[in-house]
Order: sequence, then C-alpha cells, then structure tokens
Amino acid sequence: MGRQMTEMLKGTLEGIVLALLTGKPAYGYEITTLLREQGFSEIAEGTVYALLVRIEQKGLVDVEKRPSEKGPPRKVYSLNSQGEKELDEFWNTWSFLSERLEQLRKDGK
Amino acid sequence: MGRQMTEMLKGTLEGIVLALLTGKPAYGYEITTLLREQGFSEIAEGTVYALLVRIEQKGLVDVEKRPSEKGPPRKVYSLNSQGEKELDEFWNTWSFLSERLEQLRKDGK
DNA sequence: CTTCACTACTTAGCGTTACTATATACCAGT
DNA sequence: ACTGGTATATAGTAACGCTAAGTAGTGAAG
Repeated sequence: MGRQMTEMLKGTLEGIVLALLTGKPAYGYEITTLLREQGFSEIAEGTVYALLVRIEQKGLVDVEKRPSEKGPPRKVYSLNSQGEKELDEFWNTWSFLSERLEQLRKDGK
Repeated sequence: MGRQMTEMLKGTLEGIVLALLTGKPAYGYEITTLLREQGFSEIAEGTVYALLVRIEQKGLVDVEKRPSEKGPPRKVYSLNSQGEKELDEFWNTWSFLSERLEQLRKDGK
C-alpha cells in the first residue's frame, strides 16, 4: 500500500466499511473480500478486523455469531441506528472535504 | 475540530498545502490564514508548522527566509519539482478514493 | 514605559489509525 | 500428514493531526 493511500484511508476506511454494511450485514472475511473487489486490493486483513473491533466497541454495529460450513464461526456485523447516524456524519464530513479539494484542483489548473 | 475531520485530514492536509503552494510561494502564517479562509476554520497553527517542517525535510519545497515589517522573519516555502511530483501522486490517490466513495454513496441510496 | 494585540515560528507529548507479522482454528481434498 | 481456503485475533510500529505552551518582533494604546 502506498504511503499516501495509507494516510488517506485514516478516517475514510471506517466510513467505507459502515457504508458497505448499510442494508446488508456482513462478516469480517466477507468485508475484506468486498473491499478487494472494489479496488482496495491491498488492504490487510488485520486492518479490517481491528476496525471491526473498534466500531463494535463504539457501539456502531450489532454482532451475531453464526456457524460457517467452511471454517470457524463468523461474526456478522450489522449497522445499528447509532452506526447510521455516524455514517450520516461521515458523509457530511466527506462532502465538505471533497468540495474543498475539488475547488483547489480546479484553481490549480 | 471534529474527530472525523481530524482523521480525514490525515493524508489530505499535506496535499492541500502542496496545492495551495502551486505557483504562489507562501509562508506559514499566511498558509494558516488561507486555510481558515477556505473553510478549514479550526486547523491549529501548530499543525501547519509541523507539516511544513515535514515537507521541507522530505525535500518537497524550497525555503527562503525573508524579513517581515510586522514581526519575526518569514519562512517562505515554494513547491519544487519533487513537490510537484508528489502533488501529482496526491491527486491520483485522491481521485481513486473519491471515485470509490462516490460509487459507494450512490449504491447506498 | 508597560501592557496589549497582532504577526510569525517552534516543539514536546498525546491519541487515533492503518500496517506488519504472527498466531489460532475449522474443514476438505490429496 | 499436508496443503489450501475459510475465519478471527492481536502485539508492536509508524505516521499524522491536535493540544498546549513557549519564543520573538513590531506598533499602538493607556
């Protein structure tokens, strides 16, 4: 992972995961796969699991343990109302930053 | 500053400052003022100066000391070729992330 | 002449986050 | 037994923005 991307993911990766979780609960391994499919090809598994622990502790998701046919039990995360609120705020923060940056990019040309 | 914004600025603030510097050299206090005018109203001075030290050490900017009529001498930073290259990469990284996020936002609705 | 306000830069210590590396565990096929 | 895919956990590290406090120069107000 590039240094720039690593730093830029700070603060956005949590939002990305919350967004992935809207409407469709998922477990860690699945989320990692989803991220890789969506172009975040180099995100380490450990990063995702640590993030999931964090958002669980913050109370943004509900967790349910379910058996898997193919391995150890899965921890399925689903967005709760507090998580939805956090996601809303995330989009607001993102919009602000995004608009400022697009403005800057325009000015630079 | 909100927690989310603080985290999101990691990795982007450097790019923002590099972008501000394109074409028009500036000194720290001036950059802080510019940022505040552009909506980043709560960015601490210390943050900016620390960032400037960093990008100088990374060799992304050239520095010139100039007397001020109103206070201590100014350190004027100008983007050099390595800084321009870094800024290019920054925009690439930003574009990638930005596109993924806009896609996610669309899907969520 | 001293106090205040504005300009201008510096730095130590802190909290948060993503990464690296490693470990554990379950199951299927060879 | 061994390999490979599925699935989770965690200790240690580095990077970065924030807080807080300090130094220094100039000019105006009292």
